[in-house]
Amino acid sequence: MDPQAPSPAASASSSPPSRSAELSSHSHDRPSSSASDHALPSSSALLPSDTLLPTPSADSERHPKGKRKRTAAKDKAILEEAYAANPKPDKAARLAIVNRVSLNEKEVQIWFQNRRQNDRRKSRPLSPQEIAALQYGRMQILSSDPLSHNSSFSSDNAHTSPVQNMSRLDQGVASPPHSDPASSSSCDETHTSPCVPREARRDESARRGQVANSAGLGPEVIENAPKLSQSLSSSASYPSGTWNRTSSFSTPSTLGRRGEDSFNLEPFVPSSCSPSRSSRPILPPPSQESNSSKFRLSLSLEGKAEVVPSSSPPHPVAAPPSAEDLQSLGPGRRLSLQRSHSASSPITLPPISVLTNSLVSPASGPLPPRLTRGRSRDPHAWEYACDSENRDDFLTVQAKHESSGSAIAAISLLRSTSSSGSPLQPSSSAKRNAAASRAAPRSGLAKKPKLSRALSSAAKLQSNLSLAENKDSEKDTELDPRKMKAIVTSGNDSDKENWSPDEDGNPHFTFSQSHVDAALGGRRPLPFGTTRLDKKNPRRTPGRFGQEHRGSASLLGNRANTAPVFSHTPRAGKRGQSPLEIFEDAERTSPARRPSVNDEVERFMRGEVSPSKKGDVDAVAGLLSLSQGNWR
DNA sequence: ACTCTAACCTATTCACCTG
DNA sequence: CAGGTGAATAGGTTAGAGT
Repeated sequence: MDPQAPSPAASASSSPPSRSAELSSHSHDRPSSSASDHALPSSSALLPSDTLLPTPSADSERHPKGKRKRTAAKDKAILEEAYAANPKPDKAARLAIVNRVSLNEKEVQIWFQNRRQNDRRKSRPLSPQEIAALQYGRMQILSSDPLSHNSSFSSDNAHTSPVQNMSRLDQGVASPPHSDPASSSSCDETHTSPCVPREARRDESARRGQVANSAGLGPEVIENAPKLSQSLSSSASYPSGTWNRTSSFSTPSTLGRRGEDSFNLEPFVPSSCSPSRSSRPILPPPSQESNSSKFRLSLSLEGKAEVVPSSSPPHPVAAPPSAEDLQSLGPGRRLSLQRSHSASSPITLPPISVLTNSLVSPASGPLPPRLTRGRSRDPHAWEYACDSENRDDFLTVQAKHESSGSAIAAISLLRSTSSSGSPLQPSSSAKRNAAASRAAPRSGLAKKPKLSRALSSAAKLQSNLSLAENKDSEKDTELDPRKMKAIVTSGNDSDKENWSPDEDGNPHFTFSQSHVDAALGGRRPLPFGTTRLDKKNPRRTPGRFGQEHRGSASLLGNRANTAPVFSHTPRAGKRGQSPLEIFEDAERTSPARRPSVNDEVERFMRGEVSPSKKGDVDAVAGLLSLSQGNWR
């Protein structure tokens, strides 16, 4: 923001001539100071008590070449503060910060970089395997939980799967995905600007834990939760979020972690900023729950978990009779869909209200412009599409399996499977992000595949593609999966991060994207390599962004349709028929809503998943192979 | 049209810390 | 000691400025 007293002089100290080179050497200056810093109580006030690391860091600050110094607590506090104020300080701001800290500019820059990355990471989707693991379990549960998930939730645990505990856990903890920026979006803010004070958040998390306890969740459950979440990474909530916001649970690691985790917690509150959180879901004693169905968890639009009498009919819609519920529910579903919103742009999402408004209307009105821009940005989706073989069957089967499960379930499944099964995307990298970047076959390459300019210059592609797309959006999708990825991927976190409604003033993009994402399970598109079509720097983005998303409404609009495309295109008809049925939520029978609410989802499902689509998929695969050949 | 530069991003590595 | 976290690096991309 206001570069705090951008003192040019300050720069002197920090502005290292050759920073990069300096960096390593620079560490030299710090150690002593930083060490001393620890001792400095002065800033301690600023420091979250927990942030103050036991001095060891001072020791650790050996600079000798390899050794890394830990940022002094004091500095850290300052940095955090600055980060909260402005996650992306410009040079002036950076210099100002440098002044206050014993770090040089480069280091500060790196710190911010890492910090942002960290935030993003936390809000990042689970790895496919993780998702799969969760979702399988969850799906079963979902099928049994009418309310909370829109899918029937029969508490009768006939099929109690081990995983159920998890889901239950989630519910119990019922913290909206911490990472869910969308929610935060409602706060208007970048996640950095907490709607709730960090402390509060922490308390919140603590509370949550208590809630869980009070809820009667077995201690084991609670304990497990952390493990689970941890293993899943902080983003663990993601998938769950996909299904229902309630399901997300804060990662204990986050909670427990010292320092900056506060951010994780923020997003929790979609409603955020509203005290609603206090009303966090308190689960009925396990006995009841298990028994069934006296109470169910319902997720409001706000992401607020509510306990609702389960007596309500299986249809989720019916269940929440209250106006609020209805409202929340409608969107709620979408919320699950929209979750991606949040996920998508931690920093700059339009107020949720904006999103919801457009969403809510569907029942009464025409479909919101939702997909206008949005072709599915989830690379997985496309990858999946490219992988014609197994998926169809698997998915189909699964979907059928999930008859009650809903499209969402199928989608999530899709997502989980796609990544794991897709040839394009080697399953698993244990690392959160790895999958994406490595998706491209590295076999031959030592380093990550250079999708390179061809891809990366998405802009170019876009322009080109867009032209083509205009003619035939579908084909566009088939042009080149990789390209598509690039394009699709545009929805990357970074992108969103940069998209502040303020800047482009165009919430739509986010919206559509998130929609798609949501459709995909609310997951943020995995970062695919670096090919970020939209990956723009916030600073730069605005203009271009505007072009792409706003100005080029025609282009993007078309493109946007590409993802869902299928539904719109003639094919839609053919695809649309059966598959839809399969994926439909049983609950969501309300005709009024159906067309609009999960429309995208359905479309998506048709396009991506529908078995009928094999032909297309194959074509895509072929193109893909060709393109790969060309590009390598 | 090209080249440079600055800024960012993602992915990754590696040292340090903690349980 | 394994795993998590943070600092730092490498490789890329993009936009703007300068030539």
